[in-house]
Amino acid sequence: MTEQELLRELLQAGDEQEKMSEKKVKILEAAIEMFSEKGYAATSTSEIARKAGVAEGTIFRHYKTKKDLLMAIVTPVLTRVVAPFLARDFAQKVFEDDYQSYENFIRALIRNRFDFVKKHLPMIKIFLQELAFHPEIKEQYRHIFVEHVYDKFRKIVSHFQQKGEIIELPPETVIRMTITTIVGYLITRFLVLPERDWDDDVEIEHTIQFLMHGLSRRKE
Amino acid sequence: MTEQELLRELLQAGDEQEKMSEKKVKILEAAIEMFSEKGYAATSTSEIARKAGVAEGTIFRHYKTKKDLLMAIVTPVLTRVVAPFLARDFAQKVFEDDYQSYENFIRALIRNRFDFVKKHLPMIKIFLQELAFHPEIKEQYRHIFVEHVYDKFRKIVSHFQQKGEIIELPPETVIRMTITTIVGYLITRFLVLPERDWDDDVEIEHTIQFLMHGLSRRKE
Amino acid sequence: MTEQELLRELLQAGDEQEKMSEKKVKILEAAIEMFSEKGYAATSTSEIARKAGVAEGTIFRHYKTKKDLLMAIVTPVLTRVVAPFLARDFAQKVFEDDYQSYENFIRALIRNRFDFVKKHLPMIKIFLQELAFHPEIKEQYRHIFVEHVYDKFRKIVSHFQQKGEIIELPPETVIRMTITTIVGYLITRFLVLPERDWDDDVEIEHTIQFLMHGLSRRKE
Amino acid sequence: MTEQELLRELLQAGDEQEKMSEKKVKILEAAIEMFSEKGYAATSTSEIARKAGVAEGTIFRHYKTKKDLLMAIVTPVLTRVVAPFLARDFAQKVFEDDYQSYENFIRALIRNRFDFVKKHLPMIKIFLQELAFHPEIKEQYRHIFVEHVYDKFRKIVSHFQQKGEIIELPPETVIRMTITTIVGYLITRFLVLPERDWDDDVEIEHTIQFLMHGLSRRKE
DNA sequence: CATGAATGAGGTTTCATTCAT
DNA sequence: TATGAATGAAACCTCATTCAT
Repeated sequence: MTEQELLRELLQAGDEQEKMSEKKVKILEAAIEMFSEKGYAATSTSEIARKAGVAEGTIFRHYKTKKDLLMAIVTPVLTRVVAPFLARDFAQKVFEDDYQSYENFIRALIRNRFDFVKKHLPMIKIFLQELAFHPEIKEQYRHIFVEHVYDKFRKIVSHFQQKGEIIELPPETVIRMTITTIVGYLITRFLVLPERDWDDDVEIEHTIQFLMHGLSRRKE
Repeated sequence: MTEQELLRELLQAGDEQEKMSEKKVKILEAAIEMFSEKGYAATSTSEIARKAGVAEGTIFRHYKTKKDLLMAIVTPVLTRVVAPFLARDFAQKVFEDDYQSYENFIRALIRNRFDFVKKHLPMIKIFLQELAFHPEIKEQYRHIFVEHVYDKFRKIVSHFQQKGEIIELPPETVIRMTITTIVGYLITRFLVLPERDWDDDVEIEHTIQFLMHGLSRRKE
Repeated sequence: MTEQELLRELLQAGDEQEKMSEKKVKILEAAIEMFSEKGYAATSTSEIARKAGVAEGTIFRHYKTKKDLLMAIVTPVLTRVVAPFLARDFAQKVFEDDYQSYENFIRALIRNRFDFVKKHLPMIKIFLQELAFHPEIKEQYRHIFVEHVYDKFRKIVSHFQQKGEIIELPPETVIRMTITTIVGYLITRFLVLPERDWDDDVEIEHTIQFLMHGLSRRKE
Repeated sequence: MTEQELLRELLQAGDEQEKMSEKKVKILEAAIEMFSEKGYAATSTSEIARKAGVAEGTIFRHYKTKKDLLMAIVTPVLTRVVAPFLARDFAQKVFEDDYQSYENFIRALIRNRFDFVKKHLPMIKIFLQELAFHPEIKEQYRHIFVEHVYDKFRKIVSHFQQKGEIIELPPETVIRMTITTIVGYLITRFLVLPERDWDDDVEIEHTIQFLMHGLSRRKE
């Protein structure tokens, strides 16, 4: 499947964990859990140590500062959030008609991001929270977004605008609506009302229909 | 204007400030600024005192604990975020055809919420951040939403579904898409890319068109 | 007495303590005692707090950092060590024949410094120890010495060289021998062998004789 | 030369290094550099390990504790500082007229100690600093001084007093003045103003002249 | 012998809160 | 009501030392 290929083409980050010592992994897991539950600033290193089952000093052998520990969590998320766009031949595939329509492209994208959020929810929560308070994270993210995502996304939108499939609004507006709709769904699904009984296939399909109708070229 | 009437019918919160002593207001202002910049947990009471120009102890004369100070900021937001729906005769007006269409209703809503966010951005940032970490806030909000917003909103949606204006999806899905689209716009506008040069009238209109096309009843 | 006038013309530093709160004085006293006994780096702030009878946090209300506490001790010493030379009319007096000879000048100096060291030994120990490790202290001291002491001292030496009382060596060599002899005596007296039974009047007189013979113009 | 013979007759300490493993030497060198720069208490063993290029644990294979490492540096200095006096036949030589005068004896002594300080300055700095804080070091030193130096020195002084070369002050006063003058010169030369452009031969000769005049028998 | 991960006691500093003034 | 000195618990972090490899 194309979506799976996208994921495979992700970045490093995966193998890191394999090289990590057991304690380091425990620390990371504990930190992710605590940070996502109580927030970075409200979580103490002693709490993390306790939950990880290590001495407090051990944390600082692996991460020079508490902030470093945060960054070790957040930096991979930084890229993985926009991972599909980082694949080298990503845009190319779109243009080569791998997904004959914007709808199919969106479908692939939403399914892929759904799986990602489902799998990495705590890390993503931390990322979203701390984005607001750490200018370096924001800056790194902005850099990745502008450099690797926005351009490709704009070309894809233009492509389907030229094919007459979607409306001739400014690409950034189309991008905003697309992202907003997808992210809005995922946040509602996983953060706002996670306990509700969701029929994800149906809901995703409705979301795609909503988005596509919203963006389809108006017929006179 | 209807929208203004809505606002007037808001809750307390407004007059509170008039009864407040000058120092109390200063403290509140300082706390809002600091909490929204650095986050609740990362802001110290001594910082707030310094910024407010009062002694450290004075904060605790007015607010028993730091948490109380947070709640004093967040609680009004809680209701004001969904304020339009709290007006007693709100739904009634909709049904009495004050806004002949879902589109007009949405237009009034988005304009109203736009002004609100613009005016109270820092408080809203605090609210969104801390919602994640304080179950009481979440619970209060859920309560207000379920009690006062969801029901009315569902009735409004049903109303326009019966009038044939909007698509026959489950009302909660329609609500989600509506809210998601509006909130997505406001967040992009005020939090993600506030520094961009926005033509708000145009952008709002595009957003409404997107939403209405996305939700319009499909014609065979 | 001239020596007493010198002392009176000292700098500020004296009245500071009067304005200090009781706790601040206690902290300073405790810190001086501990630093001089165990050294700055080997003394913990918790030890100081215990000895001062205050909470550890109280130290940091009065001194932002442990280093600040050190500087609060060392900075006054910095000037007081060379205090006699800081009197505005000090050199003038020497030239106006207040002390008819280099010998009398030295006698006044050594007596004055003797009293000073006796009174402030712990602070002086701290000063001497930490001078070696804190470039800022060294730099401040060098500044004071070059600016206020060396020049005056050189003029005094030249004065008595011209009067034929002391030998025509380079002034800096004469200064070195004078200081070395005085400081060597004081260090032996108060640091190396403080417990010995000293007849200070006799020892001072011997030291002066030694110095004066060592520096007297050689007769052919 | 007699002075060289003295040195040869020193104690152990010299050959130690030959038996030492390469790593042990590196550790010692690193420790000497760091201790003399930042002080014993302010230097961490991990810093030493880094500078020595060994693992943290390796230090503790060679020295049971950090204190042991300090003692390994300081103990040799302890004896070497007063080394000339430790030669078995040292005093004997003086009396047998190897140095026809106190002046020549002092000249040999000051030259010898000059070379020693020049060569081992960092170790000597450490010794001087830590002397103040470690009673065992002070006690050991006092023991060596009283046992091996003071007695010999006193006899030498008496010898030249009887020969009429130097003044009839209490020997301990003469010793103090001699040591003070020599040490005062060396400290000024190597610690206080090391960066100045010294003409050591001239300065040493002036120092000797100063000392000899200061101590010479007064002529009526 | 050498390593370096792990420890836990203890270091400096911050913080929310109290209370005498 | 307002102050700000005082508190002591707890924050982050460092350190000397140990021990399995």
